[in-house]
Amino acid sequence: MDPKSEHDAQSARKRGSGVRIVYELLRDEIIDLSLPPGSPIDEVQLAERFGMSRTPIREALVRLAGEGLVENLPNRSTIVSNIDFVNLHTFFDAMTLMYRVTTRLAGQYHRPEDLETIRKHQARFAAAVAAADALAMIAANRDFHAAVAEAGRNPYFTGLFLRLLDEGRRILRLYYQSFDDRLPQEYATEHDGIIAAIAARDVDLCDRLARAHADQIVRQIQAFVARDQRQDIAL
Amino acid sequence: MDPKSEHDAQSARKRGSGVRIVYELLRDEIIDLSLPPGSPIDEVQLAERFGMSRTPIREALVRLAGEGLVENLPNRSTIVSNIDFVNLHTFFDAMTLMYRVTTRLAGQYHRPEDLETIRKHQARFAAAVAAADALAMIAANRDFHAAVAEAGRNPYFTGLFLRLLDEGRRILRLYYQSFDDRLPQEYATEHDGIIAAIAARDVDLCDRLARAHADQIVRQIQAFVARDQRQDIAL
DNA sequence: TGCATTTTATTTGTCGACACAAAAACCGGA
DNA sequence: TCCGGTTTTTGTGTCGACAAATAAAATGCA
Repeated sequence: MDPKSEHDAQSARKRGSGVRIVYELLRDEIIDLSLPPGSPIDEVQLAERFGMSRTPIREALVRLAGEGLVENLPNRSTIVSNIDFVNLHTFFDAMTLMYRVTTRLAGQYHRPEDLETIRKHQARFAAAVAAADALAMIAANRDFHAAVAEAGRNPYFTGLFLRLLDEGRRILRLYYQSFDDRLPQEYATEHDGIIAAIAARDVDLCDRLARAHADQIVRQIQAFVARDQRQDIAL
Repeated sequence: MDPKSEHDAQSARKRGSGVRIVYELLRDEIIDLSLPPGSPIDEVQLAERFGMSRTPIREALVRLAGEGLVENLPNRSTIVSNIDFVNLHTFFDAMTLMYRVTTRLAGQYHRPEDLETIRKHQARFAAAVAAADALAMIAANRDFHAAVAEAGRNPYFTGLFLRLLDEGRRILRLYYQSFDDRLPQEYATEHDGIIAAIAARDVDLCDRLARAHADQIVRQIQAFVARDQRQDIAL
């Protein structure tokens, strides 16, 4: 894409929308690793790229820092947060608990229209699996679970879970890059089971399925990390 | 205090420290209700009060908005977030779970030095209870549980828990204002039990005690809310 | 050449000013 | 008095510029 197009597209823009645009774009680029962990973020460069002053850029960066996607070195450039492989188990713990809690609450508090939304995302997910499109699958998986969490109607849990899901996307992204996009079919059928459990309002079943789903994902990532470390040693 | 003193104190100040000062002060004022929910926050007024430009003020406000302590009405002044009494149960759910999880993890992962810190905060808490100082008690209670969470060493849980504890301080503050600072002695002994369970690394006991502690607090706040609503109806 | 020190360059943190949007005040007619 | 539209006021969103701090380059000395 012409680097100037973004500039021109922004030249006539509603007051207050600039921050959101920059925030969302940086966020996406961090999550899909087009901005790799540790890479520095230059404010003036971004300002030129978007055709705006540094002020809204800085505000977007402050927001991203608040979510932990970006780290601010005082008087020095802010950098994309690193993935902490050493303390990955804390991530797994939090992820597993949030999977369980949000699914349980969805079983308790969901309304009919929630199921529609959830099923829509599951359809997108199944399509991505069928097409062997790892990236679309990762994104749809995130949206599926985000929709489940929304149906649970607890903003505190949803907030943390969304953060974890996004952080998980960065890790999964890494995972599927190095494993040549081998896609585990189990995910799709597991999702169907979760939907059925939510629809039946069977809270205990929701909990068990969510836990199994989380364990499945955690095991796969752990296998990846272990393999990756072995390769490091081999070098 | 002389309104000019803050200005003067800041007039020679290290680059980059301004945001932190404003952030922490606003945060404290929001939590202890000296800035009541719904009250507007004027940027120029704050800028004059602190003797700095609006830029660092705005950055502090963006951070506070990220933590949900403040709400940003586009093109209109940002206001202190309201306490949502209707969905208070979602807060209780999250609070209870975080009490349990962080205490469990503290039982699992704490180191000897963690216990020292925890006991120090508990001493402060006991002193506040003895002195019938509700405000000091609320603050020490928060620090006690924050220290327990730190000992659990899961930043995701700790992050959410700290947010909940601060939000809880706002609610508790309201509670003790209207109940003439009647202090439940149970809290102090409950804390001692939790410390013992952590030190013994008895995870199940940690869970049970944390749950009981959370239930205790939730019941008290619920009683307060119920009573408050009855008064509203009476009017 | 190798190291310590000074100088330059780069990038952030802060400022004051202006443009814009929404709310509040105003006003004239019924 | 009340109501619709107009003007003023208030306070945010954005900008360009400058100052401070750090890193990189250059310089001097042994």
